[in-house]
Formats: sequence, structure tokens, C-alpha cells
Amino acid sequence: MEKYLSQLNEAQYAPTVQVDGPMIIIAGAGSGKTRVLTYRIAYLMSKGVDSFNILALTFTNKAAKEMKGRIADIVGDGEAKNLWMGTFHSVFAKILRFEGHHLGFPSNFTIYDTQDSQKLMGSIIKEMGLDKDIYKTKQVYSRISSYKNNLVTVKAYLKNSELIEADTAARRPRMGEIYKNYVDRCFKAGAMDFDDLLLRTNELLTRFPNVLAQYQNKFRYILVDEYQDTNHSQYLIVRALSDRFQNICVVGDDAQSIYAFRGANINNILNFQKDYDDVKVYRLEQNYRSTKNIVGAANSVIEHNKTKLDKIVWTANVEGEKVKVNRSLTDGDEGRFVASTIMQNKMNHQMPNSDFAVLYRTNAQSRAIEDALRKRDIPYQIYGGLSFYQRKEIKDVTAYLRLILNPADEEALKRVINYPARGIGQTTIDRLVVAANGFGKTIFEVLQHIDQIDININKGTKNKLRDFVTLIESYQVMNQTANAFELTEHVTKSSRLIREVNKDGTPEGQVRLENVEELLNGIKDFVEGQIEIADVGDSLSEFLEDIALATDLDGDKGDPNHVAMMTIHLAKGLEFSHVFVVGMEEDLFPSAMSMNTRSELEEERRLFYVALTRAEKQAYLTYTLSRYRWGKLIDAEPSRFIEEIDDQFVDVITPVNDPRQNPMLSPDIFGDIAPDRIRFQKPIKRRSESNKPPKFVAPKNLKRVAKSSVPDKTNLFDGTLVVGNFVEHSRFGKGEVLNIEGKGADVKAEINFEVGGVKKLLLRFAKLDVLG
DNA sequence: GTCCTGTATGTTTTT
DNA sequence: CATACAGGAC
Repeated sequence: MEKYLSQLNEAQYAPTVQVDGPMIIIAGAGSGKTRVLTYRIAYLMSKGVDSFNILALTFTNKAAKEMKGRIADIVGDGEAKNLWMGTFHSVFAKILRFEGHHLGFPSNFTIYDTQDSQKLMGSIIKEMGLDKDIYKTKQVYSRISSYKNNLVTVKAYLKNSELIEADTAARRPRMGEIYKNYVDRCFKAGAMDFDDLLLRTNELLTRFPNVLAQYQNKFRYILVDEYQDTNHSQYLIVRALSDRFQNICVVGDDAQSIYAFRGANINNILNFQKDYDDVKVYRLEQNYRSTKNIVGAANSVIEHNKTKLDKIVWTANVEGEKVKVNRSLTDGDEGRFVASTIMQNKMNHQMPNSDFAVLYRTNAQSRAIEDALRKRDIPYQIYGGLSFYQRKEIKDVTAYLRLILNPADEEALKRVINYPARGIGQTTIDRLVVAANGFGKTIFEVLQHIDQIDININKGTKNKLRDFVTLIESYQVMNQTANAFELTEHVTKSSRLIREVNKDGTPEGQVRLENVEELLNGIKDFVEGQIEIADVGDSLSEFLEDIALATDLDGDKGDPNHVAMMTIHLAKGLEFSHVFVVGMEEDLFPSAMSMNTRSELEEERRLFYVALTRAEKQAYLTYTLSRYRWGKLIDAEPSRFIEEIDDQFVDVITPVNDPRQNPMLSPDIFGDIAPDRIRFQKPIKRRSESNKPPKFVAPKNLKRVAKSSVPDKTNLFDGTLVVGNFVEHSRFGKGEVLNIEGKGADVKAEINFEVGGVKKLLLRFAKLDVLG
């Protein structure tokens, strides 16, 4: 332990070794907070704290897994695996599986993803005969989501005249009814949405003091990472659990709070000191990640925000290059600038692809960048966006599995009752829903008793419905004995789903078929992994939970040498040598939807701060004069955030062959802009000379740092498997890696095995030994 | 009940 | 520009 502690600087050391009591660590970007958290947990254990008594809540499951791995390196595998670590959602989903029966939920409750929730919301709006242009599904969903995140239950809503008035004013007087119906339907379906996982946990802890006491007693030491992004619901859970022992350590950076749109409340971190007695406050202000220019630029930007904690981030790193600002004519040119700049850096400085990241405000921006990188043969990976498990064919398969496990699951049932087509149409489904609501039964129960019920459905259709019930029931029987893989394989074949997916024989159909096969491989590996862990519960339900709560950065193991592309939100916590922030334009960043209030704008600015501070050595900001949006070319003007950076940290560069000056040299005609032909230009004109931020000055009392102190690196793209590797798989034996593709949780390898030939495996689950 | 085609409608950000 | 959904033809 000593050897690890000696790696810390003074500011990091103090919170690491404080065992008891409430504490908050205000950790600036790149200040080594992950290291502090990791070592602190190891330190607690070295001081005799039982690993079973520690709860650590992280922002992604990936972060939890990594931290656990590092702790295991220090204290050993056996101890580390007893730690409770994960996201709020995954940790409390687990607890609700044990305790949900108190609230009337089965242990195998379904987790509805956003899509499921919105579909249910849509059908409720339709059933109620409401105008779908006023009650827009998405808006209704996000409204109800925010009620839940603020612990406004249906009951509380109906008593809250302020909310009711607001909704009425928005021409939606029946929100309360929708809310109630939605909650009832979820309950009846044995389903919880993402927000329920937190809301129901609160309900559990409030209504059942003995359960609360049990978990207070269990989690004597609680650590919360990214505390600035907790919402009210999460805040209350943490408060409740830590109330008895008050051993609560929260870590965060108010300047990096970027999730207000999903309910995060920055006041949680700003007011932490008021919530507990004798709170120790620690500050990590030395940045180990970035150059002076980047830190200075980021600081000068965040100065424009009014709401913030007192903190001065500084660095002892080199001056480095200034932040470079580039203007392009169109988004296509912007992409080409990114691609050629990457190319240039690779050639001049022998940099690997993985040193670069392209960050953007919206997922839609990825297309133009992608095209440019592909043209230059630069390997890239897009993170986020539509994930594997959200694809239609995959959701269809998992809907069957959900229904087998939980026949009450309404959304799963509606998804598969007529897929593959069995002659059960919308009219029939509507009648079934009406009947189910009328009888207070689930749709599946209505189906099971279709003969005894007076329902306006003709004989032929009833037969089809009976066949469907028989089919599902036969699967349920099989589930008693078969494992999840055998079951799923049987389901996809016998339901004719696998045939349906590729019936048109198109390349797209082929891809869908391959996706289903990959899912099967994934389940197989998951099942085998479970067997090794021994006597864990039901493999099927565990698999489904894993899928439901997977995040796009989880389980990344792909070929690491690629340029990373993702939204800024997804990039939080990551770092890259060179970072491009593209689309630095008004209405895009800051987003047009977020400029109505000061606090929205400040969140956008924090987002920009996050983007800048991802860079270690070089940040590029790019904007265009016009950009395709909704298929139309629209004019754009540079983002106000560019001007907000203090001049001394910025270089404005623009290609010599700017098409506006020489249309004949348009990159559209001659390909890429020659990367070496750039020159410095006058800075872009300032919109206002007033309101300049104060200059960034590093504090004089720089503390001496132990020389062993090195930046705390978290490289998520540090995969082990590359093309050409030889591997061994528990089932298929030895094989050679032919290709690695996909992103985030979906990274898969194409491997040519001795047994069974070429297979695609999801690396998230595949159990592979690398032979070399 | 199913399938196809046209049009309307929308883009922040995600567990 | 994509996708989603409604409405019409079979």
C-alpha cells in the first residue's frame, strides 16, 4: 500500500487516507481523481474495512470494471470482487431484484428501455383519444421522466398545483392521467423503466425502514464518482444509505456537470457541505493531463459562468501548442480538414490513430467526418448512436426472451405477437388491450383465457391466438431445463424469426441474420461465463439485465488503433493526445435548444469545457460557414465559445486555398487540402470587446510534487486483441483474428477457428485467450 | 390483415 | 436526409 500512496501528491494524499466521515473532493479536469478513488478504496480495505461493506457508484459500468481491476491489482482478486461497484442503475436494479417483492414487483421484472417506454406512452395517448400533435410522445415521456427524477409520484403530481398549471398552460391538462396510466401499466407488466430503478429504490428505502437499515448497515462506506451529475432521485438514495454511518465520499467537478437535461442537479455538489456535519473539503487542482495552453484556454472559457465553485486548475506541464481554430466552407470541408490534419500529424510525428478523437455536439455530425476519414483510409470507431441491442432484429429476439421470463411484459408481447406475421393484426391487439385493461389482467392472461372471455374476436383469429400462447408456454417449459443459449437458439428457429430476418435475401437481410447469430454467440459465451462463476441465478434474466443497462463505452475491447468519434457527453472522463471539436457554430454548439436560459447556456459552456479538457497536447476547434441540416445547406456563424477563449491561447488558422478566395482550388474538385499549406491569419473578429475574461495566471504557491507523480491515465481504447492475433476459445478452440469491427459494447471479432470455421464473436462476452 | 408507398416531421446530449 | 407512420390497394 505504501508504495501506492507515495505516488500521490499532497492534495491527493489527504482524501485518500481519510477513512471516516463525510467528505467531498472537488476534482478539476485531469487531476487524478480516479487514482484517488481507487487508492482510497484499497486503503480502506488495508485498514480493515470489509470489502462487503463498500459501495462505489460510478458513471459507467466500464469505469466500475476498470476501477475494480486496479483495486484487484493492489489488494488481490478475491477481496476486490466483493466490492459493490457499478452505476446507480445497475447496482439498484440488482437490489430491486432481491427486494422488489416488497413493492409488488417480481424478481424477474423487465427493464423497459427508452424505446419501450415511449411505445407504451404512445399507445396510452392513443387509447385515451388524445391529439398526438399536442401530446407528443417524446415530450410527454421526458416530462414524466423528469417528474420521476424529482420524486414527483403520481400522487404528488396530483397534489402539485404548480405542475398541473404548467402542464395545462402547455395545453396538456391530462398529463396526470397519462402519468397514472403509464405507471399502472408498467406495474401490471412487471416492468420498470430507467427512472423507476431509482424511484422505486427510493420508495423501497422510505416505506420499509427495516430494508433501509439492512442496506445502511451493509454499505458502511459509500463513494460516489461524478457527483455533479447525480439527479435528485440519486441524491436521496445516497443520503438515505449514508445516513447512519455518514462515511460518504463524493467526487466531482461542478465545471463538468453536463447532464441537467436528464435531471442532474448541480446543486447536489454545490450544497454538499450543508447536507452533512463536519464535511471535509478537498480540492484537486493540479492538472496532469494537458498543456498550459489547453488548461489556460479552458479556464478562460469557464470564467464566463456565474454558477461555480471556487477552484483554480493549473498545470506544471509544458506550454505546448495553442488551441487551433479552423474555418471551413462546408461540413464536407471540415471533415477533410480533420482527416488531412490527422494524416499530417501521423506522418510528421509517428502518432497512432488512437491519439486522436473527434468530438461533436450531436450524433448526426458524425457522417461528414466519417466519410472524410474513410476516404483517407484512417481507421475510426464511432461510439454511441444506435447500439447493437437497439437494432430491430435484436430487440425482436430479446422480446421473445423477455416474454418467456415475464409474460406480463406488455411491450415485449406486442412486439412479437405478430412477428413473424401470424395473422394477428392491429385491430385484434387493440381489442386485447382494451379487454386486459377492463379486466385488470395482463394481455397474456387474457390470451390464456380467450375462450372464456366475451370478446369480439372471430374464431379463426382466436385459433391463432391460442397457437401463440401454446408456443410461448412451450418455451417457458423449455426454460426450466435448457440454458439461455439453447433456449434462444430454439426460439429463433421455431418461431421462424431467423427465416423472416433474411427472407428477402438482400445484403441488409444478410447483415440482420449475422446480427442474430452474433447475439446467439454472445449468449453462449455469457452462459459459459456464468457457469464458471457457479451457481449464480438464472442465466437468461442476468443476460437480459446486462443488455438493458449496457452503455456504449462498456466492454470495449476492439482493435485499439483507431480514431475515436463520439459526442462530447460520451467523452467525459476520457483523454486523447489530439482532440478535434467540430461544429463550433452558433445554434449547433451552443445548441439552438439550449440558449433560452442562462443556466442552459452555462451547461453548454461546461460541455465545451469538458471538450477542451479532453486534450493532452493539442486541441483543434473547427467551424463552417455553411452546413447541411435537414438536407438543406444553411448558413452558420462561429460559436460564441470561440471568442470566449482568451486570445493568448488561440491561433486562428485557415487553409491558403480557402475556396472563397480561390474557387478553382475547391477541395471538392481537387481532393484534400494540402496539409502543409496552412498559414496563420488574423484572429476572427470579436463580437464585443467588453466582458473579456481575466487572464489566466497560474497560482504562485505551486506545490512541489513527488517526482514519481505521473498523470492518471485511463485509456479506454487499450484493447488487447488485434487483427492477426491467435486466440483460443473455450468452444471453438484455436483461431486467428481476421477482423475487428463495431463500437462500444458491440465490438466484435471475426475469427477463423479450427473448429467451426469463421465466426463473429461479441468481445464483450467472448471468452478468449490470446496466444500471440 | 398485409404490404406498399407517400408524406410529414424532426435533431441536442443518455442511464 | 432519414425515419416513422398513416392511408390506400390487394
